[in-house]
Amino acid sequence: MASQTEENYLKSLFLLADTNGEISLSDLSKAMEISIPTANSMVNKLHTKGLLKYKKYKPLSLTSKGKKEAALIIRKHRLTEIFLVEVMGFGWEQVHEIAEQIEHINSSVFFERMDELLSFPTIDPHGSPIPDKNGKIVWKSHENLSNCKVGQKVKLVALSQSSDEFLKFLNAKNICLGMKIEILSIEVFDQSMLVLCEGLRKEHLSFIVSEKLLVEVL
Amino acid sequence: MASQTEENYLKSLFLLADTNGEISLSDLSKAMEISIPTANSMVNKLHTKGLLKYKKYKPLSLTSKGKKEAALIIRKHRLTEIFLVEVMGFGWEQVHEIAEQIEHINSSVFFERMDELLSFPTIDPHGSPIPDKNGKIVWKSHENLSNCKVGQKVKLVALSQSSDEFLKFLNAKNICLGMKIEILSIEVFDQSMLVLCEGLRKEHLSFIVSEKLLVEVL
DNA sequence: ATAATAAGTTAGACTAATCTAACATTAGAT
DNA sequence: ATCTAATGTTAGATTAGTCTAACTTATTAT
Repeated sequence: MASQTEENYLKSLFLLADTNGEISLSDLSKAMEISIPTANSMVNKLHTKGLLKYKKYKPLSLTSKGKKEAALIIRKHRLTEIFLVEVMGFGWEQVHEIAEQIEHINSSVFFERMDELLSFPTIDPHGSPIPDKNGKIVWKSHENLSNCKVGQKVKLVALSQSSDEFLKFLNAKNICLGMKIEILSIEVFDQSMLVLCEGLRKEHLSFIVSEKLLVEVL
Repeated sequence: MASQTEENYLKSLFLLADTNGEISLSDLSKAMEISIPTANSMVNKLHTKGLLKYKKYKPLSLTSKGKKEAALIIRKHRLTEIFLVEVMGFGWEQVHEIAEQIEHINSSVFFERMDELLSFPTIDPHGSPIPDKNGKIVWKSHENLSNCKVGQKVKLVALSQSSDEFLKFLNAKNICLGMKIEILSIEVFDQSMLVLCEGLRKEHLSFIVSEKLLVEVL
């Protein structure tokens, strides 16, 4: 059984690989907020355990065993997040920190019961996919709102970033997943958008915001 | 903030003191399943932190600060147990192991939300009292069923022991907290009892069992 | 092409939590 | 009262996870 620390490294490696494919040691050390030598020694350990492909001075990548372990931790994290929102009534900006701890709970019945109570959800409160019991993830490729054209009607389905500040910003603007949005106009100068939310409210969204909103074109 | 390990020692010390008043090092090491020298070094640490009263070769006792910290961990444990039973649908024999891990989650909102969802419970699924937010416990002194007399009608309110095996035994006999019991007869030879459960079923209870059942005389 | 910079590795030290072996103190039995 | 057995303490080693400092390899810019 991997220690809590090892689990955090695996998760980090998985999420880094997700965007980059290959992972550098310095990226890992930044993501984990630890020194490079510490990351290096953990890399050696994970390699010895057969969880990580590694050659000296070469970029890192998880083995399929490593990927599976990582995905199962992420599964626990995301299941927890949705449980916290749906069952316990937390806001989507409150759940990350708690899930960061509960993901390390060692109890299959606990997470199976959660899964069942939530009717086997496939996405978390931020629109990220929940890996299945075998660690398989179904990746849906979503469109960035920032790539959409004037006149398009879209549905907000996920976020490409879920920092506390961003979630609070969306809360303040009453923007949530599932919401239908129509693009009224796009400012050429800064690519900011004027959008119509759910056919009622008009909102201005800067490029910084629209590029973090993932949508499904209707 | 106390480490998870320290929290486990505090909890153990609290529960040992509960029965004995003063605690010996060897009791602590048995309860924690660690060597005596390891217990000794942790005792020194907790003493340095002002959580434990300690003089060389003398018995141990928690300071009021130590008692409060311990009670708050036990609060998290027992709240979790009742949450697991009431909200998640686990059996009372399944919850200890999970609560043993969740009690270390560091998040006041999480446990406050639990408390609220459960309408501020005061006893856990095994009848043990839940310390309040300040670490105060209201101790109700219950009667042992084994001390009751023939003809008495009592209500089962708590267990003095909650091992897995005992809980499964009670499940098999359909005995649960809140149940009303009438004592029909007591065998002089082995003090086993014949009781009437909820006015319907007759059950034989050995002394081993009846001394672990805590009741309120009606 | 090579020097400078970035990235990665090795060595050595530290802390927390654990152990065993050796030693010290206390308490109980006669 | 004192010796033995039980209990507690100290010393020293180990493992996991962390660090800094010193060194090595790879990459990039001119």
